[in-house]
Order: sequence, then C-alpha cells, then structure tokens
Amino acid sequence: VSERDIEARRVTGATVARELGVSPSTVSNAYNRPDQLSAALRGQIFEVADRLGYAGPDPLGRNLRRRSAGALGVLFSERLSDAFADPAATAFLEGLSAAAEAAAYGLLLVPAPADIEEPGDPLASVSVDGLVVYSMPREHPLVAAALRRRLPAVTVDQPRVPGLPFVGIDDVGGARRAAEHLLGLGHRRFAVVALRLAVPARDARADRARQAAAVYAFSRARLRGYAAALGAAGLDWGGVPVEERAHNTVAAGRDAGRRLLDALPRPTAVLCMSDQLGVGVCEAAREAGLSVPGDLSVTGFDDAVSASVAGLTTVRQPLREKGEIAGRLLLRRLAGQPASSRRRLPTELVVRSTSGPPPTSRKAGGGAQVSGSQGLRG
Amino acid sequence: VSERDIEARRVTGATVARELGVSPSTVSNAYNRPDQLSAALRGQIFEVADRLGYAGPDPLGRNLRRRSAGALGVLFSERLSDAFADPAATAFLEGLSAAAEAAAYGLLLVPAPADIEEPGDPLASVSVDGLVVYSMPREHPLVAAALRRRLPAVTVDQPRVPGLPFVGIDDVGGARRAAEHLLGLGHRRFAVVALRLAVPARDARADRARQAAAVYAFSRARLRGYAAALGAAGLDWGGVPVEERAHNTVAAGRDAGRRLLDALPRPTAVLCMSDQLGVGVCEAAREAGLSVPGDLSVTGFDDAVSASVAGLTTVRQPLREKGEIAGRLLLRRLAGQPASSRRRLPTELVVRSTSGPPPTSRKAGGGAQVSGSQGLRG
DNA sequence: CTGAAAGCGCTTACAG
DNA sequence: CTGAAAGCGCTTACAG
Repeated sequence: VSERDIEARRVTGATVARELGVSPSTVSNAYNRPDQLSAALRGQIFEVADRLGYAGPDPLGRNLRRRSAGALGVLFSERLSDAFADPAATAFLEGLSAAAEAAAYGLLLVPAPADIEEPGDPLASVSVDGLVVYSMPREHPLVAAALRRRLPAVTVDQPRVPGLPFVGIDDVGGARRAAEHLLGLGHRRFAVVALRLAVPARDARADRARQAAAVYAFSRARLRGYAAALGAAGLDWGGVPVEERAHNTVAAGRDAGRRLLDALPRPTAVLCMSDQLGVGVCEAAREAGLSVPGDLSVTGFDDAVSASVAGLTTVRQPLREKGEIAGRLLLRRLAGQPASSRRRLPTELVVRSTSGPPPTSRKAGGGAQVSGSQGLRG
Repeated sequence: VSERDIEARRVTGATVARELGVSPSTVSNAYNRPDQLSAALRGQIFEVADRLGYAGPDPLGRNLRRRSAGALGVLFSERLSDAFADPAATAFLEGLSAAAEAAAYGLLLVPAPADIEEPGDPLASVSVDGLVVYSMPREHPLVAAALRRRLPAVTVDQPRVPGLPFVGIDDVGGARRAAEHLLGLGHRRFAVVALRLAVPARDARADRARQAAAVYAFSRARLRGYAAALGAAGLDWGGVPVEERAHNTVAAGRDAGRRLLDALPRPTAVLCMSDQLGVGVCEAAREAGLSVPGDLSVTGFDDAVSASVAGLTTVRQPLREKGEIAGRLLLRRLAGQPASSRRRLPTELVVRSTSGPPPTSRKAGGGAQVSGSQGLRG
C-alpha cells in the first residue's frame, strides 16, 4: 500500500500532460523544443509543472531514449580515494575534465569493485558514452569488462590493448635522463624507489623476479630506463636495490627511504618514480642526519607541485596535457570520427637542488670523478 | 538507410532471446538471477551472447527500469579542471569517493555550464541518485537547478540551504586562531590573501564593500575570524589590505604576495586562506629578498601536503573526513533514513616554521612585545 | 501549433 | 524452470 502511495505520488511529464489535457509530446517539447509550441501553452505547462512539483524530464528516461549518458567514464586500477590522493592522477584528471567539460560531458569515476574477482559485472550499472582506461594492467578484470562492453575507449599509460587509441609519455627516456644526470654528477651507488609493479602492489623490496613480472607499463618502462642508463655506465643493475611502494604518497617514500638508507654501503643517489616518493626519501635522509644533496642525491618524476615546493630535481611529464589529449581523442571517437592514434608525449629533466655530486667517499673504491656530464658509455 | 543498418545491427537482450528461442526475461535472469534458470540454459545464453557480441544488459535500460543511477553527483562552483587543481577540493573528493566506493556508488562530476546563465537545465542529462553541493553560493544557477530536481542532497561548506543536511568546519575559529597566533608573536601590521569572495571571483584588492558582498560562506567566515581577532587586539580592520584570488594556486599566492609586499608600510604578517596561497606568498617574499619568518610571517589554511613540505604554519581542517561524512550522510538519505543533520568539524592551529616574531621595527611606532601568547584584548 | 504511436532496453511480479 | 505482460519516463518522426 505504501508502495502504491509512492507510485501514485510520482510526478512525470505524463502527469503534467494529463492535468493540463495536453499530450506528453507537448510537455516534452515545452522543455526541449520551445519553438514547437506557443509561448502561452509553454507558460501554462511550466506553471502546472511547478505546482505539481515536476522538475523537468527525468534524465534516466531521456538518456535511454537518446541513447547517451552525457558522461565519460574513468577506470582506475586503484581505489578512487587512492587516485585522488595521487597528484599525478589528479593532474591527469584536471586535463581530462577540461576536455570533457568543454564538450558538456561530465566525468563518471567508476568505483573499484569491493572484492577483486567478485562475481558480477562492475560496469553493469555504469552509464557512460565512453571510457578512459587510466594506467591499468591489461589483465585487470575491469579492463576485460570494459572491452566486453565495446564502448568507445582510450587507454592511458598502458599500451597493450590492441585497437584502442593510446596516450602515454616517454617513460623510458625520462627515467634514463634522470639516471644519466646522476651518473654525470659522478654517482656510482644507486637505489630505486618504484611505484606499483604488479598486482597486487606491494610495499617491499622488489627482486629481479618481481621486476620481470611487472605488469604496469609505466613502471616497467621506467625501470627499463634506469637499468639502461646504469648498464651503459658499466654498473651492475642486479646490485641496485629497488623498493616497490603501492601508493604514491610522501609517507611511502619516507618509509622506502629509511629502508634504503639503512643498508651498507649506503647509496649516494636514489631514483624515485614520483615526486611524492622523492620528497619522502629526502625527509628520511634528513631524519637520518644526512644532507641533501651533500650526502644523498634524490630525483623524482612528474614535476608535480610538491616537486617545485621542495626543490626536487625531477622528470617533468605533461600530466594535464595528457589528460586533455585523452579526452579529446575519446570525444572525437564519440563524434564518429576514427581516432585510433597513439600519442607518446615527451618528458624533460628539471634540475633543482636535490641533486649534486656524491660525497667524496672515504671507503668505497669507486671512481671519484665529480665532473663530466655526458657520455658515460662503457 | 544507414540509420536503419545501424538499427538492425544493434544487439540487445531481445536479440539473444530471439536467436535462442527463449524469452527476454530469461536472458535477463541469466545475468541477474542465476538461480532462476538451469545452469545449462544459462551457459547457452552466454555462448550465444558472446557470439552475437552482446555484452550484458545495457545500463541505460537497467537504470531506468530500476530507477537508480549508481552514482552520486558532485556540483562545484568552479570549472571541474579548477577543482582538480585545488588540493582542498581533491582531498575532499578523496574522502567522498571512499564513502561512495564503499557503497558501490560512482562519482559523477557535473560539468559547469559553458556560459553561466545559459538557457536550458545543466542537470537535464545528469543521472544521479543524489547530489553533493560543494562550496557553492546559494544563488548559483546550478544550485537552483539542483533544488528544483528535489534530489536527495547534502551541502558542504555552505550552510544556507534550508532543509538540506550540511557538513562544514569551524572556519571562524580556525581563522581567529591563526590571527591570534601572530598577534601573540607581536605582529601589528597584517595583510590577508583571500580565496573567492563573490561571483564572479576576482584577482584584485577587496575593499569593504566587496568583503561585505561575499557570498561564499567559508571565505566570509574566515574574514570574520581574522577581523574578530585583530579587532579584539585593538587593530583597525579597515586598514588591513585584503587581496582576493579566484584560484587556489601557488601562482595566485605569489602574485598576491608581490602586491602586498610592495606597499609601505609593509605588513609583517600575511594571513592566507589556503596553503597554496601561503606557499606563494613565501615565494614572493624570498623573491623580494625578505626572509620568512625573519622579515615576514605567513600562515596558510587546510594543512594540505604542500604545507608540510614547505614547513608552513597553518590551520588544519579534516578535509578527507569532511568528504567521508558528506558521503555517508547522503548515502544514509538514499537508504531511506532521515538525515537532516548539520556537522561542523573542528580546526586546529599547526605551528611550523613560517611564523615568528616580527622584525624589530626601526620606524613603526607599534609595541615591540615579542612574547605573550594570549589575551591581547583591549 | 498539437497529438497518437512507437519504441529506447531493461526488469519484475506473476502465472504456469 | 520458463515466458507473457506491463511499464520505468522519455523523445522522435509523422500525421493532421
């Protein structure tokens, strides 16, 4: 009975039409095509609507009829709340939302399923016109579900889905330049703080097997870039400790830094896959009584706001632009134009005050060449 | 003709049912109620679906039928891209998304209308189950549209919509404590950098009239807090320059700082309504050859990541928690429980290294009491 | 300038 | 275990 009461009380366009003795089409036209009816009738309709508490056509009905949702979906591998805590993700969203908004599209952030591998389709109730797949491994159940849906989609920082447009950056080159910069300053003892490598992400030392099993394209590529530069300088990549961290936060960097700085012989340079991690490593160094860059050099990645505030040497990537391009690519597809392009944006080394020559070593036997900036081959 | 081709090609649950000679209900049940049909038939259905390219029930149809959208809408007064560039907004979204995600809801970020006051309802195509109204002035057309829709809604940092649940912080008290801290250190010459006050927001000096016309509850309240503290210490609020900035960025703070530090007599303390602004003012000071806090003390607001990185003295507010509470309040209403509460969360002064005693003044005649921390009345 | 008809794709009691 | 029927609320040609 109460169910029926509610039912009876719901006001739709048809209710307004009935009340006024006009057809539902006319009510619809009053809202959508003012030129299709007299101003007088339109006024009456609005008046009755107001009196009855009708707020205009229900988007649910309209969207089904028009077969459009007015929104772009965004898929993250992490929980949404982790994405918002990650400056790289929010800068990307900044650009993406600018593109969406310019075309009057909203952004629907798709919730991560409570259990990975839970039964049921996490996309079952997600009404969107297209999908942005942000930095997810191809095997992720959400990506599989997205592909099954055959929605127009764009992948970002993750190139392995054939047929879909892709936007990414030169991760290998960026990582390589950071390592070369430190090599050029004379460093020989390196450590790395990596972002998530495989699923599930870990907060732990990543051995060779773990590195080889990396499924996130961006972190895999950055490892490759670091390794290439160090290898070219004659260093043994196998001896370089790599700490993996699941979350892109200062706290994670601090923790990883503590662990790396505990080891002997201590590294003189730490390559970090994000600025948050880099800032955290700097904090761990100061905690341990080490000066940066006197005793320890640190590089980040992204060039987020915290990097410039902290004076962090880092690799700049055009995060906002990456989001804008992803959005425009998807919107172009939605407009019916073919857009199966792949864009790889450039990265750039930004030298600030957390990198310098290594301390003149008392015990290590390594070369003490403090100068020279290039060409450390062989 | 091509229209018809496309029409003919679309695969729905009915297509699968026809192909297999079963009813649409059975196909629906295969996806939604596995217990309602034999495993064998279910398998057949999935097989045919796969062959025909049917990805499961279309969310558009399902959402209409179920009268739910599976998403919470978020309304901002700024463009979406500005919201993502604002650390306070993203920290709020972090908490909100955690609450939404825990209940398997997505977050739909509603695009700002291209023209303010454009014709048509910006919410016309926005399918959501409820709305979070974040820091908007009551008169804003989007808020009016939202109220008209009669959707369950929660307002945040903006208390003036009667009947709606509200979550906010103690802006007055937080601002007052920042000012009292600086007064206690002996400062007498203040300046303020404010966030948006009225619509449209401006990048300019805000005179008394502008301050009185402020429509954003949070900035209005913070001004009141600053003014109360300075007034209680016998200072003339009318003589305190207030610079308004539309965007919460370091660049905006730097610009405001430059203008304030150009004036003579120069202020010895700058109260900022955000950490980004505060960091910017610190940069402007260093640019001008002033030391912080030796020549100039600066306070922020929020205690965002940049505040701790920069060592900024600030007023901490529980941004993430605010978002979580807003989300939970809205979800409770969606679950049919009454939730017309108002929550005002506490703020807390965090003293770091950008505040100290004013420089021992050579020319100004003010008192030079460098100590004392409270009770500057009269 | 207005209305009757069809249908967007789905799910839910209900009957068998 | 399966199907026929009704309807969620809307918009779009089309006829008048």
